[in-house]
Amino acid sequence: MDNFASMSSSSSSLSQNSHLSIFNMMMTSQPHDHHHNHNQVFQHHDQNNGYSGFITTMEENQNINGDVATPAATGEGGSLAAENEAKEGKKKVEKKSRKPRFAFQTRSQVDILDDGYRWRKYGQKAVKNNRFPRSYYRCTHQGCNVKKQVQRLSKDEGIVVTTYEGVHSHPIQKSTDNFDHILSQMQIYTSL
DNA sequence: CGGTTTTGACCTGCGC
DNA sequence: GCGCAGGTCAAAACCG
Repeated sequence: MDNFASMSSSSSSLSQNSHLSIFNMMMTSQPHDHHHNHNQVFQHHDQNNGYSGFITTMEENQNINGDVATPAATGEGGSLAAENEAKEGKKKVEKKSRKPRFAFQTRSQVDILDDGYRWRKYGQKAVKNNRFPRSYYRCTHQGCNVKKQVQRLSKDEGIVVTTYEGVHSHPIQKSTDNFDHILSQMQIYTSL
């Protein structure tokens, strides 16, 4: 079962990223699971030795997005927050669109998988039930609110789970090779 | 120097 | 109502 190691560890370099050659995708409709045990879902498909993955998609539930988006927006805006708060109060303002969220897991020694986008880390939190912290990243492209979080399973430290939230509205800056069109396909899935 | 990471505090939703 | 857990912010540190 260590066969996968050869392919996964290469992500250490920013220029290499195409090693996620294969991945399973499974769709689960779990809107906003605060189910702390979502890792159970992941282990569900360990049938392959090696690599990865699986994908979750979720439509925006007005509730979910509204609530989530509100605090985030206020936090970002700062001064804008006052406006928003004054106007919308605490209500769920249906923002422009849904925030599809999908995740996949990979076998990798490193947490950072280079997908061709530029990310800035904005937080790190320890997760209960997990000995490894979860890192929060945000796309640095202006106007791009795509976020992602990277988490490592305590059960298998070799598995890294990356969860994307939102879709990029700008091109990738790097070559990204085949991972590029893999991403594209994933976006298609989420838009359905 | 500018951008990014680090890290603790803060906020919010949820369960009890 | 309180406490917990997850998510975000922001100031300082860090690195090219």
